Amino acid sequence: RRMFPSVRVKVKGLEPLKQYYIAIDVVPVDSKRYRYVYHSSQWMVAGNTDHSCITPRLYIHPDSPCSGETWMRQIISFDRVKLTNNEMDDKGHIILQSMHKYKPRVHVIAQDSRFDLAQIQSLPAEGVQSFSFQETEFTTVTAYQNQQITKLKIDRNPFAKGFRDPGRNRGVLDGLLETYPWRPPLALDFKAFGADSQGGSSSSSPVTSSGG
Amino acid sequence: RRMFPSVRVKVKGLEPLKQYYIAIDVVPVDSKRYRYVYHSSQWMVAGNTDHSCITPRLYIHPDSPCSGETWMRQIISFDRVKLTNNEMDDKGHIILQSMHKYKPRVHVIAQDSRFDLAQIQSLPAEGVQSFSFQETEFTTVTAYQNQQITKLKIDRNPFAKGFRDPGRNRGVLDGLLETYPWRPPLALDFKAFGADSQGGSSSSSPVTSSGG
DNA sequence: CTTTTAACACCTAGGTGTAAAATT
DNA sequence: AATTTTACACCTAGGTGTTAAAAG
Repeated sequence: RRMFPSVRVKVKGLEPLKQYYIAIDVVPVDSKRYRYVYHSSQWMVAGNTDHSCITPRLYIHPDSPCSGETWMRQIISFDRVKLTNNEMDDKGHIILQSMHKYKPRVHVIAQDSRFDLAQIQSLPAEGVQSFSFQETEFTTVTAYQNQQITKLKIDRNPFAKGFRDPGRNRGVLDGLLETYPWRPPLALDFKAFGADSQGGSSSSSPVTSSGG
Repeated sequence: RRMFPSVRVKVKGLEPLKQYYIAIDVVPVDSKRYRYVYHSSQWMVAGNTDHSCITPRLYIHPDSPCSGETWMRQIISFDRVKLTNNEMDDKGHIILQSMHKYKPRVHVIAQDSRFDLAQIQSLPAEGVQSFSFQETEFTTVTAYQNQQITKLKIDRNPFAKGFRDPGRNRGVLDGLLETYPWRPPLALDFKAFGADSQGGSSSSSPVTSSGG
C-alpha cells in the first residue's frame, strides 16, 4: 500500500541548469522486532531480526530527471511510494518487514552522462547526496495498534473519507471520532506527521521535510 | 479530451544502450475546413484556414528517456495524449481546430547531453527521426457526425462501457447498437482504427503503427 | 494468543457519450 | 441551422479502513 502520510521535501542549493534524479528509499533503524503494548501505549522490543545483505529498493521520483531550477521551485512529494511486506514483490514496491522501525532517506543524484540513470536500481558511487529526518521514523504494521494513528489516517487521507464522522458539521463533532470501537484494521503504519519541522543528517541541510 | 483510438507503435533498429526520447505531435493535413454531408456520408471542403506560424505542441512519451533496448521490447502507446480546441490551453495539451484534418507524427529523439531534453518544447535540429502513417489521419469534431464512429468508440473504449447494449450476450446483440437514435454527441473524432497495417513516410520504416 | 490475508463497501480521480443549453 | 459548451449519469481505475477468516 501507499505510504501515508507521504514524505515531502524542499530542495535548495542545486545548480539550476544541471539535471538531477531525486529518489527515496527506506532503511531499518535497528535490527529489532517490536510489539505494541496497549496498556502502556508504547512499542517495546520483542526480538531480533537480521537486516543484513538486503539492499533497499529505490523509488525514483516520477518527475526525474529534471533541472535543479524546476526541482527547487516545487515541493517534492513522494505520495505514490508503495510499501509491501511481500519479499517476492515484482512490482518495484519498497519491501519492508512488519513490526519493525524504519526511516526514509531522500537522495539527490546528479545526472551523469557516463551512466544510464534512466532506471537505476541502486545508488551510484558518486554524485549523490542523501538526507534523512528523525521525525519521519515509523513502525510498520499490518493492522493498526493505536487509535490515534487510525484517527490521523481517517482525518487526513482523502481516500478514507468514508470513515469520517457522518455528522454534517466538521469541527464540532471531531471528538466523536475517538469513540469508534477499536478493531484491528489493515495497512502499513507511518508514525511521522511533522509539519515543516527541521531535522536530519545534516545541520545545514538543503532539504527540509514536511508531512503530506 | 484523450485521443481515441490512441496511436500505438513498435520501434526497430535503435541502439540498445543509447537513450532516446519518443514523442508525438499532430500536424494539419491541409488548410481546409470541412463539413460532414450526412446524406452522402462524406466530409467535404467548406472553406480555408491559415495553419501557418503555429508550431504544434509536442507530447513526450511518459517513459522517456529510455534505452533503445527497452523501447524496442514494448508496444509504445500514446493513450494519454489529450487534444483540445482551446487555443489558450495551459495544460500542455495538443491544440487542434475542430472540423479540420490532421495526421499524428511520431518522433524518435536520440539523447544528446548537450541539450536539456527533459522538457523539450520543440524538436531539436538533429538526431530526430520522424514517422507518420496515412491510416492515422483523422478529422476533429466537437460532436460526432457519423454513427459508425460513435459505435466504434462505445464498443472499444472501456470508459464508454455504460453506453453499450444492455443485453447480456455480447456478440449476439451487437447489431442492435446500430439502432441507437442519432444525436450530436461530444468529443474529438479520430478516424483511424487500423489493425497492424503498415504505412508511413518511409518504406523501410522501423516504426509500425496499430490502433489502440 | 498475535499477526496476516482477502473480500468488501466506500471513497477519490478522472475518462465516456448524452442531452440540453448556449453560441455563432 | 450548424457548431460548441456545460452538466451529468455511468463507467474504469485504484486508494481507504473494516471485517471475518486464515495462518502462525
